[in-house]
Order: sequence, then C-alpha cells, then structure tokens
Amino acid sequence: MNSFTEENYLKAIFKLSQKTNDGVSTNAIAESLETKASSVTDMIKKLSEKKLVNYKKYQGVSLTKKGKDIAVSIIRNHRLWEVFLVEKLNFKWDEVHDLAEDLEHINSKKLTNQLDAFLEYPKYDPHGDPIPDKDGNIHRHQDITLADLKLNEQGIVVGVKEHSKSYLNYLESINLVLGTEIKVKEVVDFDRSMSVTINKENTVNISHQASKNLIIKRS
Amino acid sequence: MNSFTEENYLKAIFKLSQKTNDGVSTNAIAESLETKASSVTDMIKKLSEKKLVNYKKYQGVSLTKKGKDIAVSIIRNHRLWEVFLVEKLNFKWDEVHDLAEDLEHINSKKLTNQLDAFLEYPKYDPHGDPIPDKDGNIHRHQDITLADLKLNEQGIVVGVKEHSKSYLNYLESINLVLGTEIKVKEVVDFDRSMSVTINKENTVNISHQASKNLIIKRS
DNA sequence: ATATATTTTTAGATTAGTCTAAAAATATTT
DNA sequence: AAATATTTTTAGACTAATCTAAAAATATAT
Ligand SMILES: [Mn+2]
Ligand SMILES: [Mn+2]
Ligand SMILES: [Mn+2]
Ligand SMILES: [Mn+2]
Repeated sequence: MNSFTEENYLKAIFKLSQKTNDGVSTNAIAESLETKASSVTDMIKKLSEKKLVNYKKYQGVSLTKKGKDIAVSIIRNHRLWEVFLVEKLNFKWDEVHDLAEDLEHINSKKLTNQLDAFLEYPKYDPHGDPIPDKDGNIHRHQDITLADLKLNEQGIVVGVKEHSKSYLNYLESINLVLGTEIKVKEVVDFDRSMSVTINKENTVNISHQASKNLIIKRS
Repeated sequence: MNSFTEENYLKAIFKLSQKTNDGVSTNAIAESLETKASSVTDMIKKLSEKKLVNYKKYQGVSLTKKGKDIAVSIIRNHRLWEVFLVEKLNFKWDEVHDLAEDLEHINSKKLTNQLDAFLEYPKYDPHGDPIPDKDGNIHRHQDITLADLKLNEQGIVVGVKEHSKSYLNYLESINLVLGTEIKVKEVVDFDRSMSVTINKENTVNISHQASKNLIIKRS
C-alpha cells in the first residue's frame, strides 16, 4: 500500500505537528529525516496526491485523517515492538529503537493486535512513551520535567524526552530508570544544575541538559 | 548492507540449488520470484560483483560461501518468526508465511539469537521445515512422503512440501497436523489415491496430489 | 519600501529494480 | 549437420526516491 519511505514521512510529519500549531515546514521534515528540502517537496506532492496530507505550496503541510491514522498505527507498532524486545527478548532500553524502526513497518493489524495482547496491553513503551490503543487513542502524560521541579519537590520518573543511546546509558549508570523516585535537594542558579536524591538512597548531580529531558510525575 | 531484493534472490537461488546438482538457471529464478529473466540477469550480475554468487554467462549460477551464509540466515529468521507467530501469537500455520517473508529481512544477529532462545531453540518450524542453527547447520529429514508408503505401512506426519493456504487448510480440516500417526489401508492403482487411518481413529481418502506433499517418518 | 536573507520549489540528473523487444548463445529435432 | 526451438543476455525505457543547482516565493532587516 504505502512504501516504508512514505510511512516514515507520515510519522515524521505527525511528530513535528505535535510541537507546532500550524503547518509543518519543509525544512523541519528534511532535518528530521536527514534528507534534503527538495526531496521533501517531491514526497509531499506524492502524499498529497494520495490524500494523506493537506498541502498548499509554500504553506507547510498537515496530515489528513487518513494520514494521521497511518502515522499513529506505525507509532503503535514501534512502541509495542520496543516493549517486546525489552520484556521478552532481554534487550536494554538503549538497544531497541533502531530495530523498532524496521519492525514498525511490518503491516498487519492482526500481528499488531496479537502482539499487544501477548504483551498484556502495555500502556507505555520502555522510554515511557504512551502506546496508542487499537483505535489510535494516545494518552500522553503531562509535560513536566525534572528541570521544572523546585527545591524539595519530588516525583517519579515516567519517561525521557531524549532517546539517544548515550543519554539512556548515562541514566542507567546513575540508576535513573523509569519508576525511580527523585527529590530535588539543591538547585544551582548559575548553570541550573541540580543535586537530587534517587530512591531516598544516593544523591547525584545532574546538569540542566540532563534534567530537562527527564519526564516526571509529581508525587 | 544488502537490499530486501538481493536477499530474496539469494534465498531463491539457495532453495533452487537444493533441487539440482549443477548451476541454477536464470529462468528457474525468474519463475520462483515471479519476475522476468532479463531482471534476473541484471541482478545476478550485481550479486556476482558483490561476490555473493559464482556466475559465467549462460552457465547458470551458484552461491559463494558468503552468499550461502546470508541465504541460510534469512531462512533461519523466516522459520523462527513462523514459530513465534504460531506458538506465541496464536496464528494458524496457514497464516504465517507472508508475515515471515517480511520479518525475515530484519537484520540483527542479536534479535535472531534472542528470539531463538525465547522460543527455546525449536528444531522445526510450523510446517516441519528444519531451522538452521546459529552456525547455519541444517538437519533436514528424510524425503519420504505419504505417497511412498505401501499398504499397511505407517508413519508420523513430520512436514509438508507444499505451503499453500488451501493445502494447509485442507490438511487441518481432516485433522492431519504435524505429529499425526497415519496408516495406509488401501491404495487405488488407477489414480494412486489412498485410504488412510488417522491416529487410529477415522479413515479418510487422500489424492496422490495431497499424499505426495506430506512428509512422513516411518514408525 | 527596499534590500537582503531564508525557505521552498523547480529543473535536471542519478541509482536500484523492473520491463519489453530484439539479439546472441545454447539445446533439440530432423 | 542444418534447421528450429528455447534460453539467456543486451539495449533501451520506466518508476520511485534521491541529489545539486538555480529560480521563485516569503520573511526579516534596514
Ligand atoms: Mn523508539
Ligand atoms: Mn520508545
Ligand atoms: Mn514460510
Ligand atoms: Mn515454514
């Protein structure tokens, strides 16, 4: 039906349109897919032909209902496969993204739904990202990060906003995995770094770069 | 590294070379991949460039060590995924082949080996085909079919030589699944059809077309 | 409001895989 | 051994996705 490439464009447009209110720009898509603006224009025309995106020259692009449904189902696949790899095949959370990038394109409603059932309908993937349900509904959590917490406030780590191997590895090395309880003990005004207590046990120093990418649920 | 297309050619050449002693013909590959002979020639040249096949114009083609290793690893993937789909996701044996055709191209040694472990190192796929081990060794069973059995001989169904949905569905409808014990009660000379007893319970009539595709282990 | 910078689109080329039609090589008949 | 049939290869064209370079549109600065 749609090529891998088309699906990747739809997914990229979906993710970018979460961040802005108006149309997604050609350049933004190009950057996100590591391709050139001219290639993006070509593909947008094709997706527009297929009624998967709304497009007016120079005006940016948005997904149609049809396009959005496809994007969400691919994201559902991606996150379910990540859960599978971590929960069933003993992969670490920093190893699964690239494989899921391939697996997400295996197109079978039955496969996706059986996998979902086999995994017992997980709500979140290994990085805390919400898994769209069968009907495409996504329950996204609040966008509070550790950097938003004030002195002595505390919360639970529920996700990450940055998915690079190096960040995930670093977090694991200081025991900052999903579910960890965290409390702010000190905030340095100068560089916005923090001292935080992890699980009421050890205390570590965290840069602003690191804290602003940790999604927290106040507790 | 190699495209899906290249991998499919390697797999096709591997399977065809099991059946003959000398080189695989261009036409045979074309038929097996449902493409044209001219396309095959083009691809063979490319695979030859990459040292994955041995090729002399007009002489047919054979796999190099490198090409064979790739082919076998794809077959390993294919069969492991089929086991996964049947054993873990409750698919029927006639529903898994097409999905496995896609999944087999997900290229990750770690994924394959972890999947193998998760499935507890299965020796055969849902159609009785042997699963190559980590090192590419394949233990193929004897090539005796039900059609080879004489009157009053008996055996266990261990595989099928034909993988079409219609054939697999038919077998299931008469309870002829893997592991079934089968005994020849009558052979009709005229059309080589047979009467056979299944699991010492019911007796059914089977055409030669059906019996020659059932792989049997004498018992 | 003009000039300058940035973004987006177009024009034209490239690569992988495919196809049809024709030519070349090999195999089969007579 | 020559004629005929079959198989394989080549030549040339097509599509999807990409790129570079240049043109057109839009945004920003003076
Ligand atoms: Mn991911
Ligand atoms: Mn994820
Ligand atoms: Mn199969
Ligand atoms: Mn099989």
